[in-house]
Amino acid sequence: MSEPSFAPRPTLEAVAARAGVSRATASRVVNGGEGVRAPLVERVRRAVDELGYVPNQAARTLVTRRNDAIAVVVAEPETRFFSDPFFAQQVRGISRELTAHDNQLVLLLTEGAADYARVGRYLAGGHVDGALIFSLHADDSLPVLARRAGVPTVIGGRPGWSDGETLYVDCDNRGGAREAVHHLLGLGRRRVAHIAGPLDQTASVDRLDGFRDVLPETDPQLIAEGDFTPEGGARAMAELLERCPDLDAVFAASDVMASGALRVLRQRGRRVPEDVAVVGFDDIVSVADWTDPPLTTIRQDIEEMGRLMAHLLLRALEPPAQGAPGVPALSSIVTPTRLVVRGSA
Amino acid sequence: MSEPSFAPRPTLEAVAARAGVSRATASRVVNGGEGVRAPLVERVRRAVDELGYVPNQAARTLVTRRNDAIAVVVAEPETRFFSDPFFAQQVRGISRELTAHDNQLVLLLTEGAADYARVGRYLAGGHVDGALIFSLHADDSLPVLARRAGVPTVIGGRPGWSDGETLYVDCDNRGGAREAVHHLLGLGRRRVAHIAGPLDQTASVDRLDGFRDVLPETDPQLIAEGDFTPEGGARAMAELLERCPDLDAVFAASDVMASGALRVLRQRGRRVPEDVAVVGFDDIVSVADWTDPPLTTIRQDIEEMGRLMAHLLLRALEPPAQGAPGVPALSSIVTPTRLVVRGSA
DNA sequence: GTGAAAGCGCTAACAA
DNA sequence: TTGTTAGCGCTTTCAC
Repeated sequence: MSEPSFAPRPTLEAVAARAGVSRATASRVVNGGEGVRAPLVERVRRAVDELGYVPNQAARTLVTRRNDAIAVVVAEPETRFFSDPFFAQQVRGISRELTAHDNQLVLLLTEGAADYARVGRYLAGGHVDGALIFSLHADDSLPVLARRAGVPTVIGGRPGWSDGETLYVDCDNRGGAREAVHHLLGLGRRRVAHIAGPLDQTASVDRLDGFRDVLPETDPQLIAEGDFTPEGGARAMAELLERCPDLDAVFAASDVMASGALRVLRQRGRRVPEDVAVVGFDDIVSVADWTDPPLTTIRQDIEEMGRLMAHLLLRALEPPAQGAPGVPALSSIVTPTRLVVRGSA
Repeated sequence: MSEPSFAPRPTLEAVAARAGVSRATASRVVNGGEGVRAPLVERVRRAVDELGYVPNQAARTLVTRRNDAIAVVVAEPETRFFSDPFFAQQVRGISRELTAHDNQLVLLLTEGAADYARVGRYLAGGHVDGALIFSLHADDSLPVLARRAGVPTVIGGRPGWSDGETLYVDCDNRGGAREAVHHLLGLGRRRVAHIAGPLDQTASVDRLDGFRDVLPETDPQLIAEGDFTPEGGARAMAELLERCPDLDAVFAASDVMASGALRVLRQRGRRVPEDVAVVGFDDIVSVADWTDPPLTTIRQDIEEMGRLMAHLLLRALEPPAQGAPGVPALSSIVTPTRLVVRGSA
């Protein structure tokens, strides 16, 4: 297991020889067997089995220019990537779609901007046919890298710029936020606070904008910035309580932050939802369903968004539609959200 | 960003032409510039910059047979992989070591045995120079796949078989478990229970063995099997309390399970450590330091183990030592553990 | 020190 | 339907 294997892997040549056919025919069989007579197919198949032949990908890629592999690049410190269920769900969606189309998912981790050069080389080196990029912060250079590498890309979440050309998949953050606030107001709450995500990410900005759409006159003291971690949510909640002890509702920009906020509210003796109603965002079941009380939240279908990202990318990789006029160009996707009412509001 | 790039990437040929040298010389410069006169090096470098040349990896791999990429394969459902901090830490260690040696980490996710064929093809296809495999369960076929693919492999955790040849990195599970139990006994506890991990994994078995080394006569009722999740730990704790209400200590085979156990103990009104002392395993700080009370545990240096795995694999990939007699053969590594005392025991 | 040339293993025209 | 052949882009002897 530990030794480099010394027996060189068999080549197509060897398979062809053993089956008594030309390399071209062997290749045809290996790639599906279209247009090869049955008995030959059979012989080649047997030779493949007997020799344990597996095509050399480097050689194949060199001529086909396809890898059947897609990179997923996460612009986030590993720690958060691994601890935030959001990513896990999105990756699962991506993984499903990619696997269904026989593409390999290659996860590229970055421990910070220092790794970008390496990622850039990897992308430019032609290891993958496309890239999926997550969780961009303002001015992140990853998409530029990908573009420079000539790698088609789809971004998770609306990017900070808009060139009408960049493909992305996002949920209706702004609309969802509005719904959250409307729900709280419908409950008769009048001092609604907001725990925002990091404002260098569009998702946070969009949710804040939705909040402001409904409550344009909100006291700035009722808004605190978190960082999409439980601790950040807790910290923001503590700040808010200090600044506005009379608040009676909180809309947190993520379930994870909401869970931190709930902890602080409990510590301070505020009852939820009686004293303070709380609404989250995401509907990450493993979080929202386990808090005490269970979290009312705005649901976005994260796994589906992952699947859509992969789907969009795969379509972008297809040869440009020809002969079929009126095939719509590919465009970004914004998925709907909906309110899920549990115990916290 | 979304369009496949139509401008073909420049080749070495182009670089050579622009620099007015042969392809061979250009290649030498790109690969370090040994034995090329300075002015030529300079000209080639400039050409590379101006053209934005990046070597085509497929072509390079085809001749060198190196990818400078290592696969990390996880034999665990995605959900656990993403939610258990253990993996995150191990991957970080691996990532550090690999990056330091200019190797790319390629994370291969498996959603179950159904994906093994795909992973096998990927490995056999020669995309990577080696593989790191994690979290094996009994009879897992992943190592067999890797071997068949001819890919050198290092395994995280002692494998279930022993051929004296398979390289692995593990901590001293058995010794650590003994230390945990000794600590509890030293505290005067007399009814020590054990929450084991899934017994199809050697880490769980080894920890249980360590427990039994110290308490060979333990009532089987004092042992319950969990699954390395908080819920599993909670369930096991509930069982144990039911079966042996008089227990006064628990050694849990992981911090994550211990956190679940603590929750149950609190719910049932048992004070920790007064009524029941609890020791975990792993010392995952984000868990052990945050429980109430903070968890006394057996520390293993997970990140270091990841680093060692990568290091071992990289060494196994080096050309077999020649001319240097007495170079020791590579061997598996077992790292030490140590007790970290916090509040729970 | 530098260049010419021979492949690495495979696919895809093109001929037969 | 099958085989022949020409590369894909790169590294690496081997002459010069």
